[in-house]
Amino acid sequence: MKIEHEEIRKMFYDKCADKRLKITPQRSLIFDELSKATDHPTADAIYKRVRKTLSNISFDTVYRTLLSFTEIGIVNLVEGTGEQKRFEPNLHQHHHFRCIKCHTIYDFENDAYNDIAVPKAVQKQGVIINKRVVLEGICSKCKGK
Amino acid sequence: MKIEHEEIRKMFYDKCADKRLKITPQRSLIFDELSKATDHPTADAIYKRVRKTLSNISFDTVYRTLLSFTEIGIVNLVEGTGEQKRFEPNLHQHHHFRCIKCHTIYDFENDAYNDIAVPKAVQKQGVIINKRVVLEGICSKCKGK
DNA sequence: TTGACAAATAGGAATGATTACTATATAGTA
DNA sequence: TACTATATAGTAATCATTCCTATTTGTCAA
Ligand SMILES: [Mn+2]
Ligand SMILES: [Mn+2]
Ligand SMILES: [Zn+2]
Ligand SMILES: [Zn+2]
Repeated sequence: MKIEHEEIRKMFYDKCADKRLKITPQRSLIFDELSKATDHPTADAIYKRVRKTLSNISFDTVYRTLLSFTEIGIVNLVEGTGEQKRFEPNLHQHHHFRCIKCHTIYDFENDAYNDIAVPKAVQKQGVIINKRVVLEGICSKCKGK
Repeated sequence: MKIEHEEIRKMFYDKCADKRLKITPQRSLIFDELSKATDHPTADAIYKRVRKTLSNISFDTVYRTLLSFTEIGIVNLVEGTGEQKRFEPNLHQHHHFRCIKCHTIYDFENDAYNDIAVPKAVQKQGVIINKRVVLEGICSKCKGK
């Protein structure tokens, strides 16, 4: 996975150059820390990790940097996180199309999706209560700016 | 869908009786408002709606009631909402198993899931950028209390 | 290599969502 | 009807996120 890592680091430099983002020690460190992470960290988790190296880095810098990385596509946001709690009165099995611009969630039904099998590896990791396909994208309303 | 609605209202009374939740005008109204909703409302959205009927209901009551409805299974929470932003450095297509107790998100890969087709109806609603299967449940760690 | 300057940073304050607190009111029931 | 555990309104506290500002720094053109 060394090549992979160099690739993504190159992407980091390229994207930063593209978007006129300066390569600072803070950004570089946050990028490295993210690359190591496998736990879908929160901003606060990353903050705690990078402080071991740069003890006076500010939380705001970490947070802002993570958001700018999200904007230039070096990382993604996990679906739904960072939004207010949203309540789901529709108890039938169904699926979601989420607009990443306006955060509208559209329900849809699909038998094929209902029937997907839970992989054995996942069955071992816990008990599944709910299966859902989440499609993310940009809805028609937001498409027209 | 009238029968359906009576069914779910009966479930509301039954579950409330089960769990010793009193049927108050506030809960009843919030239940009715939820039943009508198709937009995955936030607590604040429900608060605005119910105030038209009960003008001095408090936000806290609405919020608390929605959470208690979630606990007794009358409504669900939309996946991920209400959590801190979580960053996803893994840019390969993959899927998630989320523990609803500890909120750990486990990645897994699955070719069959990668290959699911986007329904035509959804294609019309917008541009899909990301397809992901989200399995929710309780992980092994949380299973043992 | 140097100087100018737009961009980025640290530190802290403001905002907004969520949760906690408490005195009063009320649903359920004997 | 009267009792009592619950629920409520109103408000305060907490926590994540975003904003502000004085200062520092990376980049680039000379
Ligand atoms: Mn839904
Ligand atoms: Mn993931
Ligand atoms: Zn949209
Ligand atoms: Zn768990």
